[in-house]
Amino acid sequence: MSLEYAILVSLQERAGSGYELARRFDKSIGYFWGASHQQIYRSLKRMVELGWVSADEVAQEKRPDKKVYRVSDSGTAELARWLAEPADPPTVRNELSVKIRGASYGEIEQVLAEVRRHRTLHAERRAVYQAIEQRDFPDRTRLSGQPLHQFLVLSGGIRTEQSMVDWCDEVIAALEADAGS
Amino acid sequence: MSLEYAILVSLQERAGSGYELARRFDKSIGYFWGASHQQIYRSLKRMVELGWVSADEVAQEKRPDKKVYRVSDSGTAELARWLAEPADPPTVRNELSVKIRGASYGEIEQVLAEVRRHRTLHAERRAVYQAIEQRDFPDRTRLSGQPLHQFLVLSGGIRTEQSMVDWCDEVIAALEADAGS
DNA sequence: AGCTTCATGTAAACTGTTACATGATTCC
DNA sequence: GGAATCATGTAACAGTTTACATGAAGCT
Repeated sequence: MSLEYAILVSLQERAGSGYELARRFDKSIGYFWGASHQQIYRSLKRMVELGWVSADEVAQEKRPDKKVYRVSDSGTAELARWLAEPADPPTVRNELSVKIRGASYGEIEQVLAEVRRHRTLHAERRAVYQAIEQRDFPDRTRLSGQPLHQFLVLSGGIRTEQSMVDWCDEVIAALEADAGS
Repeated sequence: MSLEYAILVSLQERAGSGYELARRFDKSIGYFWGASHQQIYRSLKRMVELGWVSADEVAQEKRPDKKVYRVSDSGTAELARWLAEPADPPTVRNELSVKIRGASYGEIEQVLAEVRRHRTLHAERRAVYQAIEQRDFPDRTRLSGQPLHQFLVLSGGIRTEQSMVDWCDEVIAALEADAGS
């Protein structure tokens, strides 16, 4: 159900169409909650039924019509209720770890190649987040309220990616040394 | 489908019953792949149908009968095939981040309380992993092969939890300072 | 002529969670 | 007498992924 709440937060920041929301989930919101356009359209439908959002049909020139969604009073209340509710961290599920743990039942070189590939992917994501940090929060000492919250989430993303890069480096070094001896 | 492969790795290390596997997913394997007993029984059934594992019925005294599963040749081959296959990192989905990003639409104190609770949970997990590290890998410099791979996965778990603890500390300090000003 | 962007959806397959269900033994 | 452990499953529901589906405008 969390996708609904991620959408509520995003629509609370700015009203928008399903398509626009899907774009946001490819970018800014994507670094803490990923979702495809199919999921978003389905969730919006449910949220309209629940009365959490209202949809205004907007006709556009030279573009297809779009429905602009905004959060209703009941949606605002529901978001506040959910924010106060505790939720445990999700179950750990790391496919790369399964492959490393099982490396001796396959070709270690191929697992190593996969770890190197992940190292690159995580370093790229970290670079993207750091670019956003530099662009949007140049003076991070005097942040307050909503911009502070946005910064803190971004900082978590950078920490997570950095931690993955460090771990991949440790794994690569250890497997290379083990293969060479 | 990854659960099947996590089970193959675990059964490759040692044959066992569904119940025993569920215990392992509560402990050692649990720190990189979580699964409930329901999922495990369902997967084992599928894996028998696929011919990846075979089940031997074992009668026990003063205990219910159990089925001991072991990996077949076809399962061994399938695991090796999967290990060589690339797989992208999973979609990021961090519920706590959604709550922090949306904090200004609810009671910040309650979100802060939730961050503090998560800080404790992650620190506890980290302590559990570090205890396993001290117990099972006292001399981590001379590890090789399977024990090395096990150590590297454990090290990833410690890094992840440490990174979450650090992030929670950053968030707590920032939100406290912002509330106090 | 073909690719990208805008714009919205449906449907099937797969994966994961929660609740229900049973029954014996062992420990306190 | 009651809780925990051993041992195995089914069923309903919720959520996610992948594939299919349509159609116009603008750019190269």
